[in-house]
Amino acid sequence: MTSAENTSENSKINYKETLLLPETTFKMKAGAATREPEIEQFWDDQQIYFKAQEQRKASGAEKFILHDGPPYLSSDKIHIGTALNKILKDIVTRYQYQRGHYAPYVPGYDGHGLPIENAVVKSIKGGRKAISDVELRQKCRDFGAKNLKGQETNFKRLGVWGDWEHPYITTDPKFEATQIKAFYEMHKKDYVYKGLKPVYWCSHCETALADAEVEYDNHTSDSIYVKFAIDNSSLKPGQEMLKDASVVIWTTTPWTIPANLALSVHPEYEYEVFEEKISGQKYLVASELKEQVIECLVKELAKIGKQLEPTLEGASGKVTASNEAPNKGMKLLNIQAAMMSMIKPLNESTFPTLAKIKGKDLEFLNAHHPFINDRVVPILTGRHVTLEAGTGVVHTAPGHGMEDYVICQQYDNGPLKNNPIGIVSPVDAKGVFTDKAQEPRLIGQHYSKGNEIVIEILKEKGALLGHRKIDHSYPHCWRCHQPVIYRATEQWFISIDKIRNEALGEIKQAKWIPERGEARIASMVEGRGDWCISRQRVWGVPIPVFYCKACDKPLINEKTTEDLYDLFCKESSDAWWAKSAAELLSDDTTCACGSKEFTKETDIMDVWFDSGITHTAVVEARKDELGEIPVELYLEGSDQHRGWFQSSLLTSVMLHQKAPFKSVLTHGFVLDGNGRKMSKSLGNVIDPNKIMNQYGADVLRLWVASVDYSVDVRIGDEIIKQLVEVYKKVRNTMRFMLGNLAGFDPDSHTEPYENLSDLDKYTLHRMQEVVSKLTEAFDHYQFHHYYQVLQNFCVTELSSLYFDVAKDVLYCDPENAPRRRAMQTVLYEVFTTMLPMLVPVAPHLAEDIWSHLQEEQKPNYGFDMPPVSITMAPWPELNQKYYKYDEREQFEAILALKYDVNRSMERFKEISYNLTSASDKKIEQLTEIVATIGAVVQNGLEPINRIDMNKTDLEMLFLCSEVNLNFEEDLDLSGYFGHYGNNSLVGEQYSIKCSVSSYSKCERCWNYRESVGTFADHPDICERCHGAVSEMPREAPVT
RNA sequence: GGGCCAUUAGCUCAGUUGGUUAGAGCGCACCCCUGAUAAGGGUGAGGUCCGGUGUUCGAGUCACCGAUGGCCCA
Repeated sequence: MTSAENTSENSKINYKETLLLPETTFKMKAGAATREPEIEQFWDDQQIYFKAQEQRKASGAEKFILHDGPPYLSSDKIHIGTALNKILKDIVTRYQYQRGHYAPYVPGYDGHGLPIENAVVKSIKGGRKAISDVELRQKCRDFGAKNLKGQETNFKRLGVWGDWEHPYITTDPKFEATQIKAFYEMHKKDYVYKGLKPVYWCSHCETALADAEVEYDNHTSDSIYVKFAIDNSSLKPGQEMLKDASVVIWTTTPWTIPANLALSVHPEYEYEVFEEKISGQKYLVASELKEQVIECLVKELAKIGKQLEPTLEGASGKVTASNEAPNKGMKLLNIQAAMMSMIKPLNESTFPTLAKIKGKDLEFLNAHHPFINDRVVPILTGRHVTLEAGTGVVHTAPGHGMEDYVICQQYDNGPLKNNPIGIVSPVDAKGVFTDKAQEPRLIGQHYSKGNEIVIEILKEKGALLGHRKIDHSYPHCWRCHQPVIYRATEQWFISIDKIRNEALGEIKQAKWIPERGEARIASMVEGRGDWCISRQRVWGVPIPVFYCKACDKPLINEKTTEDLYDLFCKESSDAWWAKSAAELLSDDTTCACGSKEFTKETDIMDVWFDSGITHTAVVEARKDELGEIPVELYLEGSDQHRGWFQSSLLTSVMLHQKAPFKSVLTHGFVLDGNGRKMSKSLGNVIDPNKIMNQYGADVLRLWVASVDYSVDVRIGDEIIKQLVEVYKKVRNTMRFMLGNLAGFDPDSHTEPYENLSDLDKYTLHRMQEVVSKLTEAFDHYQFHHYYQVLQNFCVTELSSLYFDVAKDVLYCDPENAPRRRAMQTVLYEVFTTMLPMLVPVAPHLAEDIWSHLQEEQKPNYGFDMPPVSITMAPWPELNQKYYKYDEREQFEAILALKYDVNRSMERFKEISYNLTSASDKKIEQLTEIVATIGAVVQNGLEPINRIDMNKTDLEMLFLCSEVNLNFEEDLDLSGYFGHYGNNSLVGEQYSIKCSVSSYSKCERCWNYRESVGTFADHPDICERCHGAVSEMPREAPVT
C-alpha cells in the first residue's frame, strides 16, 4: 500500500453513516411460537371479532353466513384434516367480512353418540353395569365438555375468528329440546315410521352392535348347497327348459334358511340348467360355478350312493369305496384324487348342459322353500351377487343379512310394492328360535344349534346337495368375542321416498364447489334407502315416543312434545332417563284404549340426525345473529356428501321444504408427503400443533392456501420447508417496505402520480393487477391461485425488480429528493394495499406488521381513524388510476432489454473472473460495467429506436455504470463480450456490448460515475451523493 | 367388488375451443454481494405431461383399457 493511499484511508469518511438505510422494529425472525399467541390475546382482549361484526351488522351490511359443521368431540385434540377445514372456513369468513359482509362464524360441536359413549364405558371401573344410565350420560357430557375445551384451544390457536364465547353444541339442552320438536314435526308429516331392519346382534350380550363394535375373527361354519325347486307355474313362455329344475344356493349360515324369503341372481351373469344323469335331476347355477357345484355333487353322490362304485373302479382301476387300505387318510385322499380325475368326463357326459339363460331373465320366477310348506320365494336380481364362491344364486333372508335386506327393500318399494317380500326374523334377543321359524324342531332352540337341525331337515327333504365345514373370517362381538348375527329388529325410519324428488330439486338449486359434488350427492340421494334413525344406546337424544302398557300403541302428539320441550330446555334430555313415563307425561294422558299407563321408547336418535338439524336448532334458533336458511355456505370434507350435507338437506326439506344452504364447498383429505393416508401404524401422522409450535399457525394457514383443496392434499416435511420459505419471503418483503418507509409522512411526502417514474407507475399497475387477481381467486374460492400470485409478486415484481432498483435511490438520494419520495409513495401504496390482503391467510403476520407501522403512517382504511386491528380493515378496491397504465407494453420491452443486458453483464463478469492476465481487470460489481446497445442492420431492416427513457433512468434500471444507445451503426463486437437479442422495441436484432467503466467508484453509492473526483470537499463521491451529503445538517461523521 | 376423484419439473401450481420448442415461483447447483444480512441479487440444470391403445394432419388436452393413490359404499 502506498503512503498516499494510506493517508486517504485514514481520513476516509464513513459514508455509510450518511445513507438512509431501512429502519424498523419489525424483526426478520418471526418467533411465531410466542408472538402469535400474544397477537391472539390482543384480538381477544380487544374483542376484535365482535367489534368487526357488530359494525357490519349495525351498518346493515349484506350477510354471508358460513354455517359450521360440528366436529365430533371424541378427542381433545384436532387432527390435520380438521385444521384444514377450520382454516378454509376462516379464510372464507375473514375475506367475506373484508368485502363488506356481515359474516359471523359460530363454531359448533357434535357431542352425542357411540364413540363417546364407548370411550366413557371403557373408563368405568366395574364395567357398564356398575353405573346407571343417568350417571353414564353425565360422564359422557363431562367427557365431551373436556374435549370441547381442548379442541377450542386448538382452533383459536389456528387464528380462527368467531363467536368462541357462544359456540353451539348438540348436547345443549335447548338443542336437544329443539331436536325432539323436529322429530315430532316429521312424525306429524308422516315421514317417520317403525319397521324391521337387520342389525348386528350379540345374543350373548343381548344387545345390538354398531358396525364399529364388531371385530372380525376366524370361525368354522357349516357350508351347504341347497336346492330350491322352481315353481313351474311361474315359468314364462319359452322357459320350458326350466321346468322341474332346482335352483341351487350355497350358504354358510344354514340356520337362516327358515328366514329365506327370496333368491338373488346377478342380472348380467350367465346361468345354465344341467342334468345329473344318474338321478335325472335338473339344476340351475351360474355357468362359471357349474364345475364347483358338480364337484360337490360327485362327492355327495359318492357318499350317499353306491351307484358310482363301478364308475370309480373304472376310473382308477384300484380304488374302491370299501375300507381296504390300511391308512384311512391316505385312502380318502386317493378317492378324492380319483373323483377329481372324473369330474371332467362326468361334466361332459353325466352332467350335460340343457340350456343357458341370463340372470335378468330369471327375475320374478318363483321357487319353493325347501321345507316350509306354502312358502314360495321370488328370484330377484342384484349386483351384490358374486362368483367368488357358491353357485351364483344367493340365499336371501332379509331378516339376517344386510345385503339381503337392502335388495328386498328395493323390490318392496318398487316392483313388488303390491306383494312385498317383507322380513322374517324368527330369532329372539337371546338368539332362540321363535314360532315364526314355522318348524317345530327349531322353535325354542338356540340359533347355534339351528345349523345341525336345518341340515337334518334338508337331508330328509332331499334338498341338501352338499355339506362341509369351512374356516372363514366372521364378525364377533368386541366385548364377549362370541360370534354375532344379523337380526332384524324394530327400528325407527325416515321415509326418503316422500321427499326424494324435492331433495333432488334442491340439490340442483344449490351451487356445488367443485361442481362434481352435485352429481355425487344426487346419485346418493337417488339411490339411498330409508334412513334408520334409531340406535340402541344411551348417549343421545331419545326418540320421544311413549307406548301404552295395555295395547302397545305408540303415543306422541303436540302436547307430549311441548311438555318434553319445556322439560328438556330446563333439564336436558337427561330427564328422559331420570324420570318415569308417568312423570314425563301430564296426569290426564290417556290412550285410546283407555289405559293411563305408559312406557318410554328406549332408543335414541342417530347422531346424524342431531347434526342434521343444526339449520333449525342453531341457525333458526339464533335468527338475530345468523338470519334464516338457506345460509350462504356449508364447507366440509368430501365425505360429508353422505354425511352432514345429506342429513342436513333431507331434514331441512322435510321441515322447511328447502335446502339449508345456497352453496356447498367440499375439500379433499389430507395425505402425507407421498400421497398416502396418514395412520398411526405407518407413523406418518402430521400433528398440526407440532407445526404451529415450530413454525406458527400462519405457516399452516399458508399451506391451506397453497394447495388445491378440491382434491386430496398432501403435507410433509419438504412441503412445510417450502412454506416456511415463502412465509419468510412475504415477511421480508413487507419488512423491507416497512423499513424504507421510515421518515415517510404519507400526508406531506406523497408525490402526485404524474411525478412518478415509469418503473413506479408500472409497479403500481402490477400491484393493482394483483388486487384484481387475488380478488378473483377469493371470489372463486381458489386459494391456491392467491398463493401463487402473491408469491410471484413478492419475488419477481418487488424483491427482484422494484426493490433491487429502488435501493440505490432510497438509500443514497437526499431524503426529500422527489424521486425518492416518489418511490416511498409507491412503497406506501403497495404496503398498505398488500397488508389487508394478507389477513385472510396470515392474520397473525398481518397484525404483527401493522403493530410495527408508525401510528402516523397508519391509513384509516375507510374508518374515522386507523383500525385497532388490521383484521378489521376492508379488502382493497381496485384502484383504476393505478391500474390503468397504457405504457405497459413499452415498459415491459424495456424490462426485457434490462434482463438481456443483465444477462450479458453477468457473463461478462464471469469471463473477467476467469482471466489469467494480471493486466486485465476483474469485475466485482455490475455497476462497473458499461453497456452499449446497438441495432444490427441486417437484411435491410431498419433499426427502430423507441426507447423513451433518459440515460440516467436506464442506468438506474439496468444497475450498471453507464448505458449507451447506439442505433446508428452496426456494432463491432470483436474484442468485447457481446450478446445478440430479439426485442420488438429495439429492433429485430440488437447487440449488447459490455466494457469496463473508466470512471471511479463513488465511495458512497458504489456506482462508477463520471462525476467522481470532481468535488474538492468530497473527492471520493459522485455528484448525486455530493448533493446528498451537503444537504445533511451536520458534517458526516469521520471514522 | 361397485361408484366418484386424482396423477404435468424434487415441491406447490398454470396450461383457453386439440395447434410452434409444455410454463411460473420455490427448491437445487454454481456465482456475486455483505448497505433487507439467520437477508438480497444473478446464471443454470431439471419434464417418457402415470402407462398403453385408439381417434386426428396434429393429443398434456378427446375416447377406451390398465397402474398407483384417495373418498364413499359393499
